[in-house]
Amino acid sequence: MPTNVKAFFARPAKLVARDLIGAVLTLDGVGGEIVETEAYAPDDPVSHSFRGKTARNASMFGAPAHAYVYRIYGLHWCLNAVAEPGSAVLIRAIEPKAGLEEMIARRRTSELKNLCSGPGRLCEALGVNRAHDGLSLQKAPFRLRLPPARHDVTTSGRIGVREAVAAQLRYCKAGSSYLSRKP
DNA sequence: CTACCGATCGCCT
DNA sequence: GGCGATCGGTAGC
Repeated sequence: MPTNVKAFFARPAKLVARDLIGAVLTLDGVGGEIVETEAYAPDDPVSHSFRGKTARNASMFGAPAHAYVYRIYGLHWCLNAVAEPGSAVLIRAIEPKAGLEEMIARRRTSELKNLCSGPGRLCEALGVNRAHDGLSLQKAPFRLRLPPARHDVTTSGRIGVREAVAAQLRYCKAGSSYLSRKP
């Protein structure tokens, strides 16, 4: 597992998705440990990058280790980490560690297990929106600490995609109680 | 141009 | 288990 951040992200999405489990991500000091991810590659029909570069998905074709943020269902935001060109890792769940009061206020719930247990929820808790699309995850207001070693991970089919359900492209921290759904 | 529906969530029954 | 909210990409006329 590369220790250099740029080398870490400039790899296929599935490798980055697996190795991001256990990383600590914060936005303005609010965040925690990544416990659930999904991989999206350019040759994947359900990936936003499948049909080439557009205004919306431009960040997906930009530099690795940057954010790709988009709106889903007209009301929620989703945060991705860009991997090799045209590839991204959807951050699906975080175990809250820092800035709990701020998260609770934004999410209007004090249930720790549900603060960041889903891509839309964690964006609301951390305050992620369109303004963060294209920003480096290594620079303020973001901060990212890669895991010191690879964690025990369980895989499953991705959530909310009808095609390619057999592909095991969802990665969860084994035994975590902060996931969006049990694997 | 219009129609459809998605990498979702929260509240309803 | 079902449904509405509400934006924007894509396909099809």
